[in-house]
Amino acid sequence: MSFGKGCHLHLVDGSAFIFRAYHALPPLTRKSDGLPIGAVAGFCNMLFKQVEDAKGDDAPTHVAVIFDYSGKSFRNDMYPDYKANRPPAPEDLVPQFPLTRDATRAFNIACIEKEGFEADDIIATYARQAREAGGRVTIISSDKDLMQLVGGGVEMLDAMKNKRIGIEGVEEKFGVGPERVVDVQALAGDSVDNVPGAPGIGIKTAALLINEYGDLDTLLARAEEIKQPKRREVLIEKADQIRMSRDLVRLDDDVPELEPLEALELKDPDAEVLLPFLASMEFRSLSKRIADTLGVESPDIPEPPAPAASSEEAAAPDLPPIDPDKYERVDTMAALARWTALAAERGYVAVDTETTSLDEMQAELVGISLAVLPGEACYIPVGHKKGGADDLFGSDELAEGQLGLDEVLAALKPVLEDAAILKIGQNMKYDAKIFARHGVKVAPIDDTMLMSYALYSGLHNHGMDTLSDRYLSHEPIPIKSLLGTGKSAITFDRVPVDEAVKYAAEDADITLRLWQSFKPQLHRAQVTTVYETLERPLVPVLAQMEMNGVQVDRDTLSRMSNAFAQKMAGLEAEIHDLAGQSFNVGSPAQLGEILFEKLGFEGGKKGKTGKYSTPADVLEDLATEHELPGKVLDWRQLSKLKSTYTDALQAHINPETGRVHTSYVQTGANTGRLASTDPNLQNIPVRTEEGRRIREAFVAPEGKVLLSLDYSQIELRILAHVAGIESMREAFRDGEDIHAATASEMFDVPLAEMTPETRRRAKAINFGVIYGISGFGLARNLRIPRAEAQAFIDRYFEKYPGIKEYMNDTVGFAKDTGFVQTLFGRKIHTPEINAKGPHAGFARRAAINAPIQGTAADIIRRAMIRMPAAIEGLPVKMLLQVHDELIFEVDEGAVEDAIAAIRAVMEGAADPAVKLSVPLVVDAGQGANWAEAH
DNA sequence: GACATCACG
DNA sequence: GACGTACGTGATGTCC
Repeated sequence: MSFGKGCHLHLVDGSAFIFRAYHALPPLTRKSDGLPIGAVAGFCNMLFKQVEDAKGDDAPTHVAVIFDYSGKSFRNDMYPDYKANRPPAPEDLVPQFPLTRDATRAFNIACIEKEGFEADDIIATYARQAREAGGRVTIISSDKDLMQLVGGGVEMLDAMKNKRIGIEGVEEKFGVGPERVVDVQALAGDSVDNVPGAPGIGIKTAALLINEYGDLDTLLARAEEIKQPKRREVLIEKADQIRMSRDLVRLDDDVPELEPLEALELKDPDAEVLLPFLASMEFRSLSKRIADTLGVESPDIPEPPAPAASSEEAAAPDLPPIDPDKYERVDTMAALARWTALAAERGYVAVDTETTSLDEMQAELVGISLAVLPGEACYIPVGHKKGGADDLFGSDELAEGQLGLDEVLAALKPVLEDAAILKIGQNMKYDAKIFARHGVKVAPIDDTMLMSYALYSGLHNHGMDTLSDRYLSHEPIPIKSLLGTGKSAITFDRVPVDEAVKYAAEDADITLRLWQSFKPQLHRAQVTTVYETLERPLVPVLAQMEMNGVQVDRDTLSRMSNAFAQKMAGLEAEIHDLAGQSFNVGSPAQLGEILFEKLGFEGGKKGKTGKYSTPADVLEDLATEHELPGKVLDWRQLSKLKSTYTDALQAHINPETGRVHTSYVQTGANTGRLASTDPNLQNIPVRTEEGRRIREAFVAPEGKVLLSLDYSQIELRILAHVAGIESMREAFRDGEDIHAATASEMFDVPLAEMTPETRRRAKAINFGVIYGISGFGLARNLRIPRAEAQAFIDRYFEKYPGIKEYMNDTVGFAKDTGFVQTLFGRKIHTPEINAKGPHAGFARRAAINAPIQGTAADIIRRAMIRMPAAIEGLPVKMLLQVHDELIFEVDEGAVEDAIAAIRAVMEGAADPAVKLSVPLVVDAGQGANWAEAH
């Protein structure tokens, strides 16, 4: 078939696929010989997905995968340094390059590369040819260099975000249309590809200039007219360099001797070619999936004799496909007995609950699913109501064909509580709390979400959808397809039982499969100890804390709300008066207009949406010149306190318990910290007097007291330990004021003569170091000139050379291995650490911070895990954790005993796994409310 | 749903 | 020499 009108050509940027696949997957190797094949596996998956996704109305008629030819291109003849900044490809990726070509051909897709040309040039050439022939083109890539090709039937598709990029998308990115993209790129340059461009000019400025003068040649010809002296000089002096840059970025759309378009026609893969290739790679599950799709028998891939393997793809046994139609609906006690017997026989069972709410404290149990083997799963409905989504009011009557909740729980309880049967769940804390409310204590447990967290923190989130997609290549039935969204959403008890069976049992099936995949991984990744000592045992502790809840006094909050509302109304009137007009004070956009246009203040910066930005520090500066900004700041503070705290907290008081029950997300922070949600009780105000009063509403019941115990300077102590800073360790051992001690050492001031200002600066630097300090950041924080801030930092590193060394070592380790570690072995992955551009700075600082923040998080986790045993027998309940602080409720008479017991656990929490060279010190407070206790 | 803002350690 | 810059979170309101 010749290429012409009505044809649709897909051009896949092969190199982008390879790199994405490489970074997305753990380093898999071929089981039989250890050949690295992770990128090939990911590449095949993506290619297959691409082919499958493209079926339908908009299907391509022609497809090609375009690769870069290794080696130099014609651009290096123009400019020898072109792409000279590129690091070499990772060692274990190099042997995979030719395999991805083989894979492409095995899929029966045209595989194109050409010596002396980059993939982009070939893509440009084909795009032009296809356009001229009257066809359409989709370029599967997000590379901005390709944006110059968009238009006239050519579009890009960002496969990652599944977003199409047309002319508008290009304008959004470059501020000009596709035909002027090269002009903008020529001016802005590109640090990744080492295109020089015009120094000092970025994309924004470049677009501005091009839009004003029409095109680059006109701009350069009329450069004399430009008002800004710097820009004018650069454009005149660097004109040749800019023209050369344009030649570098302009794609060559006339690559000679390419395969003709006709040769790219899409053909079905030949099973006789493709399957043997996949078999040779030992991709078992992918072979199976593809064989199923092609409707042929999947090849038998023999297991190699050696058991050593690190490829889950290869290691996965031949699993039955996930098929929701095969799950069993359990509606007789005999059937239920059969399932409990199966669980007992195997010694493990995956469990999942379906309920009416995400709030475990209020959710009603609707059904329970179990899985004992991959593909063998059931659902036990107990609380489904009659009448489906169409029934406006539904019915409170139970649907037919369900066992009673009580009899089901009675039958399951012996299994769920049996120490010899492992209960496997995805986010088991949720299900355990549901069961706990029905008097069932689920134990022992394993949790696939936590396994994923121990294995892959920093790489991706740990929700079931993500895990299923990544590790089982399967997209579970979306809950939205059952419940709908928004206002019309129904609760799970309104879902027809037959649909619920498929969804719920599939979740248990997936959980079981994930568990089988993760279990051996833990050991290989050497995170078994992390999982067993820092993750798994924390689940019951957090569940208990959440169920305990904290008493919050509604009247106190309500009174404060009213007072805030009154003050806000007064401020609002004053603000409108000062502005000379009425506007929404809560709208930064409207406020920006008033400040920077109507009132004419200087220094208004616009954000990415083109609106003025009005954060607190900007308003603080303006407050010296005008009354309005200060009033807005006051209004904002009150607005925050009212909406986020005094109002929202009241809504979170549980009607049954009269207390507020937060949820901790154990996998919420990459570093090992917890996150608190619904409501977040880890950000209750404390820094301002007015805010702190909110804490007065967190109270102890009659006859009890709130205790707060917090680690003093735990992160700095950890820094002193890991970086081996002897003088700082000594200061901690001697119980000195650490910031004053730092100041004394840095500025050669005796402790006795320390001024608050000097101490404040040292404190800012101490914190800055933990965050991966920069001169700019410190300067902004201390509001001092950048040079001065940099001088402080230099001085600090001079005094504490161990810190510089620690930073370099940590970043080096991250670059080599892709992760950093806490003292307790927790891994935090840093996939961006070898990236180029602004990402790199963030990744670098995060890598420096993660072991410190993470070690502190590990220590308090250890304390929390040991706490129940330590306070056993005392009238004490652990209620809350705020990163370095634990809050307890205790009988008045037992305060001293409780503090002693808790402090001992917290101060000794690192032992015996890690011997710290600095003491851990815990401060304690008590009172009738949290404000007093803190 | 993205963005800006601000609460905490 | 410029770039863009402290680390980790969650909740709220506005605006499209």
